[in-house]
Amino acid sequence: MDERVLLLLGILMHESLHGYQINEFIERNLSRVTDMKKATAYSLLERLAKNEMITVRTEQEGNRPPRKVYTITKRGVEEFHRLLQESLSTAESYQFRGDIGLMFLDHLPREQVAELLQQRLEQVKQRLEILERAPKHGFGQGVDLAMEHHAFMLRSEHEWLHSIVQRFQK
Amino acid sequence: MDERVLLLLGILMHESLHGYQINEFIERNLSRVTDMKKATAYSLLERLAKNEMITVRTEQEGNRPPRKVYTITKRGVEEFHRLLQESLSTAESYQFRGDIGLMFLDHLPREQVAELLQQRLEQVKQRLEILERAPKHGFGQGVDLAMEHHAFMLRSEHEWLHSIVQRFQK
DNA sequence: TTTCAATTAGTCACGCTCGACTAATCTATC
DNA sequence: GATAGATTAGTCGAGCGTGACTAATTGAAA
Repeated sequence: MDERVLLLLGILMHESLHGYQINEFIERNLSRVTDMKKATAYSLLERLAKNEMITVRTEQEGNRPPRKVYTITKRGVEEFHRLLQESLSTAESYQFRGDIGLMFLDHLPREQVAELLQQRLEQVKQRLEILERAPKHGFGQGVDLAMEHHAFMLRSEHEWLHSIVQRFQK
Repeated sequence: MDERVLLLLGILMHESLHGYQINEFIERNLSRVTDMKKATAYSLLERLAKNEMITVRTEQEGNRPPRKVYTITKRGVEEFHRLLQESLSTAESYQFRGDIGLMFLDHLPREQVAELLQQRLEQVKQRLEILERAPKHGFGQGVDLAMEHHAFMLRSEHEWLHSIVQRFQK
């Protein structure tokens, strides 16, 4: 949850936004990096406001329904820096998708394992292709680096799956 | 949450156990693979019982407080197989620890980024050393494979962090 | 000009998760 | 035989996360 707060504060470091914009940005650009949903973002924003990490100003444009514009405060900036340093420096609790399934593969015949993992391999390959074709965001060095990391890890996953599928095929 | 259910059913595929044993097993042996807490396991077991995936028998030994022994049912075995196949075959929503932090590293001076990532690198290295020294569990091929995967991915993370630290140091 | 879909901007109830707590027994030490 | 600490076996309240829902406006077609 700390990472989610870091994300929200990080977005607001750049500029003040209303809730809808924040969520749109996340959905459109950051689906690789987080799966936080709209309702979650709104409730975190509410909590951040209560803790005075951000301020809320209600704004109305024309006849549209009123929107809440969020702006990061001094305390918020401090918290952002704290969370950022924590995030960069700690390697707590690495867990990898699918390890639980792997643990139990003895319950399935070898060929089926090979087939299922092959399916997974295919999906990873597709994601990689999309990633490598995608243009740089241009949001800054950090965002590019995060994408690089993502791609690097996906490539590792691909390599591993490939070797395991081989092993189980014959 | 599906993976947590898979884990519980998978454990019960091997033998009937009471809640405490299940939790002890998870804490002692599976901390690398899941961070599910005791209370969560108990509540999932309750739900599984309600859905007739498992049966509960209350047992009393001597004067000790009564315990609930959980046994997987036919429906539970079917569900286990369904979840297992799903887990092995899908690559939905890969996300990697720390990517959110990386996105915002432009807010910090280069040397500090290098220093923070160096700390993370050190922790990854330690985990790897522990992992590589650890004896095989002997719970079967699947468990070993899951550990192999975990180590493989950690090694990739190590490699990546190393290259990035280099890049940011000079 | 009605009408249908898309966009904008959220809210709410419900289920999941877990830290903190309870309460009994056993084991060891004094 | 008293007390302290570890082990056994859970339960509970509160907070987090989200799918489903609401409700207004705008745009475009018919």
